[in-house]
Amino acid sequence: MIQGVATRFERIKARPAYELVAEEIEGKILAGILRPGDPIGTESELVKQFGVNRSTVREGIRLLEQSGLVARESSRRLSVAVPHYHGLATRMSRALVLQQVTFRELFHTSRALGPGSIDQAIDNRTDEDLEALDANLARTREMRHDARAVAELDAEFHRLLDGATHNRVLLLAKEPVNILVRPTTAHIIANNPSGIPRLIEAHGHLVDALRTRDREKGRLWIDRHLRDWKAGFEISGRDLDSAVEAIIGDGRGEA
Amino acid sequence: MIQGVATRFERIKARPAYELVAEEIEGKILAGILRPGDPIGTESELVKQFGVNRSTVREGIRLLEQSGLVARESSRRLSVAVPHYHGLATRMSRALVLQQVTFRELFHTSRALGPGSIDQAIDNRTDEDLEALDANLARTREMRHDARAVAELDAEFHRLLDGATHNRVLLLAKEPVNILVRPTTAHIIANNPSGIPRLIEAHGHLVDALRTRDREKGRLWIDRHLRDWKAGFEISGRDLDSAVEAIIGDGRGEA
DNA sequence: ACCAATTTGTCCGTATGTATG
DNA sequence: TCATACATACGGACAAATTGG
Repeated sequence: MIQGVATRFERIKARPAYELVAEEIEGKILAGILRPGDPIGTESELVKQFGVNRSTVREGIRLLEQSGLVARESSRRLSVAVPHYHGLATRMSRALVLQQVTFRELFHTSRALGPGSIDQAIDNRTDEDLEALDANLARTREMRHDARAVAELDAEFHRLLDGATHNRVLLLAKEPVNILVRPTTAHIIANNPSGIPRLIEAHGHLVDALRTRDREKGRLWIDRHLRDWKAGFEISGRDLDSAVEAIIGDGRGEA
Repeated sequence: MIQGVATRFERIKARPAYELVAEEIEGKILAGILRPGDPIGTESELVKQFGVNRSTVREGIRLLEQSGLVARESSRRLSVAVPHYHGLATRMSRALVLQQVTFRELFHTSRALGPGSIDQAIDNRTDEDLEALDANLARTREMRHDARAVAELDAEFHRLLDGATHNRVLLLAKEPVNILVRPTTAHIIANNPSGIPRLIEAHGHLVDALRTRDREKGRLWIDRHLRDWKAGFEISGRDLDSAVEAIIGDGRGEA
């Protein structure tokens, strides 16, 4: 292919106007000119400012809406929002499911994240965190014969444990993983309720480790807990290298 | 508040039609009825199927477009896509920046993720991974007097290191963190080039740990490397509890 | 390489239900 | 209570780009 010197041009960008609209507003938000809580102008205002049609503005707003940068407040009025974990994490989890990641990958990631996050929970936990964990533990003991309830309480337990790190970055990194872990765990518990006592024992020791700020103990029990999780998966007869298929909400729900 | 028995109704949900359109298509994708690569029907087709106006269909499609479930192929034609890491991770990082997470949170998260991911890299690395790392290392040594180049090569080094885990879940969990780490590191290196020899030394030992599959050594040097990173940040005179403010691309770029 | 049909991007005008003052 | 403003949704239209012969 013979190309003259003249081909050194920037690729011309005929981007749709609705993308440009979204990008413009996004830029203002990321630059801090528009701050969380600030109202986005009305559609008519934006129409005037950008000099494009109403429909075009609306399409642009849809993009921002989905990215979480703007959200409906009380009414239908749109304002700048701080994208919330859950929606983003849900989308990431979906991406993983669509990529057919394996249980093995999920397990090793949980394993990699375990010690570090229990350390931080031990360092940063508050008395309120302990209370919540104690309450969860008590409730789990009560419901130990109800596999469904135990699964839900286990999910809550680990949410509380992660929350005790008081580290938003860590929380966000773990959340997509947790979303995949949850349904798998529920399946394991339902399939093999005989593991519930061990689960409760592990939870108890973990809370204890947080209470006494005992890192050794924390790491020990999180490791056992994860091993049990893997063992439970294997007992349920599934292949470690089978794709994780989770039932995941759409992250759009209000709650 | 006296409430009659008749108040036990579900809250009625008048969701906009464009959301319903998006949800419907999303459901088909998640259920596997529409598979990656499949073209979304043309707008006119969707208009007929859903019985709504074309503008409404288009707004719905914008939501899917931003969520990454559909993407433009070569042309403007939209087809089902597997949401790509980078775009999602970028959005997550943005969320963290908007939440004004601190360097301290970022550091402790990196610290929590470090040992586990180096372990996995050691277990799963291939000879190709080693080659790429060697090449990166050689190049870094060459460019050791150019702080900018070193910063970029350092970013690439850690990308390669993470890639060597061959664990997509771990990769996705780390990516939002890495996006925040990168500009911070660049700043540190630019501010204090005297740390470059230590950085190169650490990289060398890490590659060595991967080559010999030496976990002890890997953990040791990733720990040192992270400590140096934190020390560099402190030397640059910034507060550990100051918010991370990163220059982040919009994740919409092509390439 | 050309043409015809299709499809997307954009625009205009209008109607309707609802929230705010 | 009423009036106004606004978001949602609809219909039709046209130019430019893409597709497929």
